[in-house]
Amino acid sequence: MAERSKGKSLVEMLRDRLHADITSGRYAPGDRLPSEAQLTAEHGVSRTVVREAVAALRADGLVDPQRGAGVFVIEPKVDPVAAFRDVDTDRLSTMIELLELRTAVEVEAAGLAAQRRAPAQEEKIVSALKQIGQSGEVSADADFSLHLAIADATNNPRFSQFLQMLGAQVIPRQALENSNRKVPKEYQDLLQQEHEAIVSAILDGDEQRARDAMRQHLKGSQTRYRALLREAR
Amino acid sequence: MAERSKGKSLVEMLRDRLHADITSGRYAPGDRLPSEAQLTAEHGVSRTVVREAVAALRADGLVDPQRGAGVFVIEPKVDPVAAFRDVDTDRLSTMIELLELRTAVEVEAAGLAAQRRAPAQEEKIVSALKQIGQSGEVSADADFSLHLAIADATNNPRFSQFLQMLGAQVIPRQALENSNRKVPKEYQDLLQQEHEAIVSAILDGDEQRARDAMRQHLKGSQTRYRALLREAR
DNA sequence: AGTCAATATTTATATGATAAGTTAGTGACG
DNA sequence: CGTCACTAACTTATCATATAAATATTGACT
Repeated sequence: MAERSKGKSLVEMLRDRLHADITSGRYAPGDRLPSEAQLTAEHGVSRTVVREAVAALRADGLVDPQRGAGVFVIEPKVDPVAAFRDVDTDRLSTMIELLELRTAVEVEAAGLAAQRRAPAQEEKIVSALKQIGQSGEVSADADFSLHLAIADATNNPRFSQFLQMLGAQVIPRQALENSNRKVPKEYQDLLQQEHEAIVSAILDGDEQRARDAMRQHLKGSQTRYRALLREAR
Repeated sequence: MAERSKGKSLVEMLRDRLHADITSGRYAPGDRLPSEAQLTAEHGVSRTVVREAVAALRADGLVDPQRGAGVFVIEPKVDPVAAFRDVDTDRLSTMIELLELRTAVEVEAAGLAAQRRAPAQEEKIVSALKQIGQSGEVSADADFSLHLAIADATNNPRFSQFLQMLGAQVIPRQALENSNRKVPKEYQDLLQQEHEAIVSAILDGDEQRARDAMRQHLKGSQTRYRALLREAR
């Protein structure tokens, strides 16, 4: 077997290789994987390593070992949900795509929140807005809390679920971004003005203004990301 | 170890036990699992079995073995993505919630499609529209294909991904609904008119009209679901 | 008390052996 | 020639033992 690269164990390396071989189609669904003996010979590792790698693939639901017969590649069941689990957040283009999808949902959320908000939800929105202002710097956490509070005020739990789903992917990167580069003061003020415009429209119950304000806010974020994209080139 | 129950292998049994011990809190996050030697003694299995069970847990992201130190239970990370995997599509209220979320995304998709569509994508949209008309009855499949073609025309793959994610949940129910109850002819015509309005706006590149048409179309679906909700009460 | 080296513990990997299940071929028998 | 039973080869499952490598612990020494 090729030399052990970085910290990866032999099991991990073999697992990754087989995983790649399966997803790449070298081993198609229904196919039988080479036997343990063949795999040990082919990759130059012990059966222990082969067996643990296969055990991992099995846990992932990619293969189905059958005693006496062999290890068979499972028919991959389509799971579009999983597509959102492993997005490559290191690619700015991905981030922009997700931000665009977020825009769709959040613009609608702002509109619905303006129509349906309950007093307690108004309070949470206002409190989240204040929190952002207080901390001096616009922290990604506080920002996300405001967006989440607005999604909550739609009284449709799917909106906040969706936001949390994407947020789990997006936030880490944002946090990193914000810690690495100093955000100019004027940006912070602009962001806060945008936030206030959104909240004010929602509190007024002005659906259209809430949508517009949210759209403008997220379009601004998109612009900033695109600037990063140019810069990184 | 207790007798092998049904078809389960020893590895599976141990894996399930440890999984239960972790989720039940017997082994809390940060804790170290008993060593391989202890586990072999405690469960009466060989090291092979112990190691493969741990390998499976590791693949599941539940534990993190550290050479020389031990196997540690991982801090469970929340996974909001999973929330969309198991939605109760039997509840009409859930369906309406999802439809509302879908509205957010699809309205935006229609708008973006009007702006960005490529000729090949136009063709696919038109072909999908024709397909619906041909089949006499409005099949859920053909309907979904049209919506997917529009999402594709945004040139942002996340939109179609999202739709497929929800569609996998929503479609089965719709198909059932449509097969069980005869949809009146006038409904079918109305639906097709709505479809044509959306497509025509997209082909014209009229962003605003595309958004409005899509919103009206989905609002109609919502209304129909709400009628079902009242009826079922 | 603090440092450092010897020692013990633990996971990672390799190797050999046995059990048990599956598959394919082989040959006897009709 | 066709069919069926049996066997041989192959494959995964499990056990056992050994060595390497990384970490934790202990104890001596300053």
